[in-house]
Amino acid sequence: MSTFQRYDPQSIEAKWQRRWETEKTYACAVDHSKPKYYTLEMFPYPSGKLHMGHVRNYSIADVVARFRRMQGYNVLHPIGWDAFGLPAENAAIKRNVHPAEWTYSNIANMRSQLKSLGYSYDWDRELATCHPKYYRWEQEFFLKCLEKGLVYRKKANQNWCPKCNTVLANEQVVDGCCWRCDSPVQQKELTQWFMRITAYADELLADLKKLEGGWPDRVLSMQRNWIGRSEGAEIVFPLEGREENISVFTTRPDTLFGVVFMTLAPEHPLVDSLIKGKENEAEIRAFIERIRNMDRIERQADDIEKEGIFTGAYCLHPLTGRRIPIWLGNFVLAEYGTGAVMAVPAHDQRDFDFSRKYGIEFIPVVQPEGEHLEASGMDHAAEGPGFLINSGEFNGMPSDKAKTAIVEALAKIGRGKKTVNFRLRDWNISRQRYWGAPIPVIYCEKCGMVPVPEKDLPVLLPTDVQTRPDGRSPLPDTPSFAECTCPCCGGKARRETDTMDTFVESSWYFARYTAARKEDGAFDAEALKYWLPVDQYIGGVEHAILHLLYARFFTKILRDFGYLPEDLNEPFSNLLTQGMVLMDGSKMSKSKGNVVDPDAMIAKYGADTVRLFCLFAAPPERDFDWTESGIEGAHRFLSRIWRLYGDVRDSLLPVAACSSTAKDAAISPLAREIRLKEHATVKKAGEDIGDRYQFNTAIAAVMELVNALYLAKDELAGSDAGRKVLSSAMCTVLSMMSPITPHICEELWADLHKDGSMLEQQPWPAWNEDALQRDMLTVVIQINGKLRSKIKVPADAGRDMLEKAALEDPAIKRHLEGLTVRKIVVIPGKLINIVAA
RNA sequence: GGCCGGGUGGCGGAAUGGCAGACGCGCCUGACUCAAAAUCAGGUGUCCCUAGGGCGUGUGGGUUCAAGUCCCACCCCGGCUACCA
Repeated sequence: MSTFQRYDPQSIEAKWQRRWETEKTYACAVDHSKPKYYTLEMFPYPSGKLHMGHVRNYSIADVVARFRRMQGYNVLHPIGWDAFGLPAENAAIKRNVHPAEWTYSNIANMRSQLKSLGYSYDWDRELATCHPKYYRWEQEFFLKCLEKGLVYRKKANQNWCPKCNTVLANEQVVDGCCWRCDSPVQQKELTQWFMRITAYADELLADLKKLEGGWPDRVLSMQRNWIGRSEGAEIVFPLEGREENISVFTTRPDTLFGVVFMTLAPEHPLVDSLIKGKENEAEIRAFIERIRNMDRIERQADDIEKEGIFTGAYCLHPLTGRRIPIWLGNFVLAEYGTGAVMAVPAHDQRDFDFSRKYGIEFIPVVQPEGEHLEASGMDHAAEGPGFLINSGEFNGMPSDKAKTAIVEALAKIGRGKKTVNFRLRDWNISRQRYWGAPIPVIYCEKCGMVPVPEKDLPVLLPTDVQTRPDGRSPLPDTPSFAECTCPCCGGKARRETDTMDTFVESSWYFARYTAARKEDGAFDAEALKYWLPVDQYIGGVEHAILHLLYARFFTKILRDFGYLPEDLNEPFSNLLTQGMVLMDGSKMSKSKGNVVDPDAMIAKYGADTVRLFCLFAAPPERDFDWTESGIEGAHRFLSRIWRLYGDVRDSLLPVAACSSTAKDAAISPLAREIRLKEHATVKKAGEDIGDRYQFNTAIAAVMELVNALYLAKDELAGSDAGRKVLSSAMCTVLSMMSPITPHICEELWADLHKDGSMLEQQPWPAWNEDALQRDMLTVVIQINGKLRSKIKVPADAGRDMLEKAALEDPAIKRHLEGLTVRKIVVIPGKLINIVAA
């Protein structure tokens, strides 16, 4: 009976964490003699404490980091804090502390939580985006963008959240409501700073192709939808009796001859002059007023009734000169395309419905093959392809060809051209809040808007200000900040008091990690070239559009400015979007009271158990339910490894993993079986962790090996040859588990290998082909694809021998009675299928 | 409406065209124990129930010697986007 101590995670975990910290075990540096691997998790918002979602995210990333190190890669695995932003500011206001104080104390707390989970970060690269040494570079990028015209100021209707007292980017409006607080978003006319992300729309879309295979299809599709490219034409309709024109965007230029009216958004800039002096002007203005007053959600609802009103004005068909009445419609959006739509009721369901309602005559112009369309007989629009009719010289042309031909004809007379339209809008980065990076510009009474000279960076966010209970920014009323002198003329001037959207900080942090302490520049060229791109990025799918689109955009602009390597087009080669940790089928939240606190779980079971359960419960992409019995199961498995080790400790030799190979002296059948399982498990676990990111099946495979060792341990411990096999298998178990549960593995390894060698310096075990060979194999016999029997045959049995053995099998004979064998399919080493009738 | 993902035991989930349900949870049986817990060993899709067999991966077809897996049509669930012109 062994006297080995019992498994006490708390003491061994603290011991190893201390050692990793004092020895800086996971610090890394550029090393051209090794291949690099950059693994990164989406950095946390310092909200107070970690939740299980963080733990799952970072546990996945840590397995990747530790596994790649064992494979011989030079691994960069950094961590930092997405530290600016509204939630921290609001939380601080509520507690009546300064946002900086709140943020830094949260960071301190969460940092120690991360350390208690044993994650293998290079802590020397830790960064916080609210630190001036970080946002200084962001201000420099902003100035560069200003110089290149990639950032501009515009007065326009903006998404305004009345509760948060700030504007929101389009990406931050969800179903018409604020993504943070769910208040309905209002439209407010403001002058704001925008980043010209639309200038990169084409590249952002095209480069998604490069990410196929590395990124989940779901995320690629979400980005494609968001960018929303549609090909078509811009067509110009001259106004009757006036100099101006109305432009429309259409994807169906082939239906041009079927245009019977024009529909404008009520907000269209020409509307005012079109209706002026018309007999029912008052009625039209009332209509416009009514539509304008509907809020965004109401107006974009599915079931809203299509409504319109005739303006009394006409435009002219660009090819035929026919008079086309101009209507206003509540369904036309001012922000999309040109805010004007050419209406073709015969081939667009929306226009069809509209024309029915208002009794507008129409004509079909695209006839589907084999049909004969008449306007009078149509009960819905014919939106499919066909051949042109009622279209002058284009009659008979197939519709796809006609698209090009008609646009060409229009182009010749300057009334149309092929164009591409995007749904993507420029990114509003101004925030009317305090806790963010200041926008480095100054407004001078004489010189106008003046960029802050680079030598004056950073523009420091003042920390000696008092936040306000309503959340409004104190910056405009802080003279020491807002009042300044003009860098050009030295006269009186005011600073910009808007701050930048926090998504700007998170758009480039991955690059800063490569030389996080550099003070004379944002990046270090050599480090960038060596480390980027990120090989594996891991985070929640909720960032599929916002953060991941912005970070891709920033990579492209910083590349074009020369900050990032010119061949770096995409920041993240591979993306893993981990699922949520649920409780009783729904998301953990304080209001529902179904939150599991990581600290409590670590205290109860240890960090290794928490990590193990997060990885074993489900494949990483899928959501899973946190269950007490599940985490107990994970803990039971670690205890089982510990007990197995204790049981055989006195028989173990301090060997390397996979040290027992087929070349060893003759060993018992059981020992051979164990050795085979050991090597097969290394092969499977390596593929599951390294190629497929299926940690759950890798763990399951190790469990099988441990189960087999339990059954075999006593017999193996009884002979020298058996002890070698047992020792090798035990060490292999520790090696394979060490990326997942590093503390317990390191502890047992150290107990066995008294030479001071550390498991994390050991390579990932190498399986051996010879050890996988068997003498006898079990082959499945099917009749007509149904399993009927199994036979044991020599591994090198040939086709003829297998066929013969199969036909002689008693069970097979019985099933074949009265049947004629037609064909026998033999897959050597696996299966025999007898086709009989 | 468009695009994307997914439907497998009581539950979480395995299965790279080749034994469906690995591994874990739960449950059942046995060992140990005065007893319980812990642990160890074994069992656990379903129906007929004896060997053994029938049926089983949302539905209906197809390809194949062989389909959870590939193809076609459909149903249901989830996500993104949407009067997008």
